[in-house]
Amino acid sequence: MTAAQQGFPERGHDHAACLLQILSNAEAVCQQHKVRLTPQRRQVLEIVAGSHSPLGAYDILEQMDSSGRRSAPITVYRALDFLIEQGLVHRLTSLNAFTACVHSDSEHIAQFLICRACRTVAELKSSRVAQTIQQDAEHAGFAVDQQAVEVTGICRDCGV
Amino acid sequence: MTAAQQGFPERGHDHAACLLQILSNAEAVCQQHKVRLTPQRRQVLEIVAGSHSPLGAYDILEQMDSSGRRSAPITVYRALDFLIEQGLVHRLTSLNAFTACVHSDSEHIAQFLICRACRTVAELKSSRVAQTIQQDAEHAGFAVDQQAVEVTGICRDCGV
DNA sequence: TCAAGCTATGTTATAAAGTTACATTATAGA
DNA sequence: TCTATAATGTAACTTTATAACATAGCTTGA
Repeated sequence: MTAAQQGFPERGHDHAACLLQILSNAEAVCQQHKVRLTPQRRQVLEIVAGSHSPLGAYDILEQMDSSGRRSAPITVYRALDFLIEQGLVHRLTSLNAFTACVHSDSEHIAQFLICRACRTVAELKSSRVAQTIQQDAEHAGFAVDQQAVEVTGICRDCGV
Repeated sequence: MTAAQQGFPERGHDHAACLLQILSNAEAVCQQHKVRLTPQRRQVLEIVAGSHSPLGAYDILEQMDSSGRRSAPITVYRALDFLIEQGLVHRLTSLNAFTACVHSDSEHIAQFLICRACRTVAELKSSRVAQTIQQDAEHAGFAVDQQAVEVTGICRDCGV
């Protein structure tokens, strides 16, 4: 487990390498899933992955505009839907924002730690949490198909 | 623990009694917190508690309109902010909707089971889940101050 | 009791987030 | 190369939420 893969990024970690890893993983995942990582989808992923704090759809749109021609919101949402479908991007419902997945296995259950000071988000990927939720829900007669766990607080770097 | 307090409501449970309980509890909580449960706030709580599926702010607004004079969205949001502050209403971020809290202790951590068939929501209130999240977050150097756990799936009644 | 300060509500406008519907273009397979 | 499907373009619009400022209502202490 490297810093790029779990928990909060280290101060001054190699962001460019981290981005490259995400992109090459995305290529692999799409090939495996037999779906197309088009230039537009790739660009959206690049933009999202380029930020450790989650971006809103309109933030992404703005960055697309500044790097070329004008797009419509739907363009971004379509690309995001695709990327989420492939497990390459996660949606943070509590923020109406999106963050790139930093894990290479596209089929996992993750939890998010959102620092309200620096706005950085870490993916927790605790199977203990996932299992506990699964069990307790089952016990209530509920068949789980999606878990959204978003935890707000203060990360190590911001907590003095 | 009664059916009204945890898990999915039983088919044909006494909704009126359930509503009364929520309202009288709200009175008590507000008195204890030395805050005012004004008619408007009470009305919003009544509307939210009157539905077992979560309501959007504009759904609430519509019901307020139909029962009197025209209100503005901000009115509903203000009342909701108050009720959430007092722990009487929860916000479901994944649905942009609101649901009345069915527990009498206004200071608990809850999880939500959202049935995608019948749209009913149950509050899980599993301290195991809350603790596991707390521990794993702590282990990542993260100081938790809010947990949002929203689980989507199929409830017992809908799952054949 | 009444005035000052706070709390709650009213009013209007606007921002932010997301979707619908339909047209056009690109790509992959037969 | 033709055709079916997938992806993107374009425009309008809906839904969700907030900002800014005005008014009204409580409450508390001189």
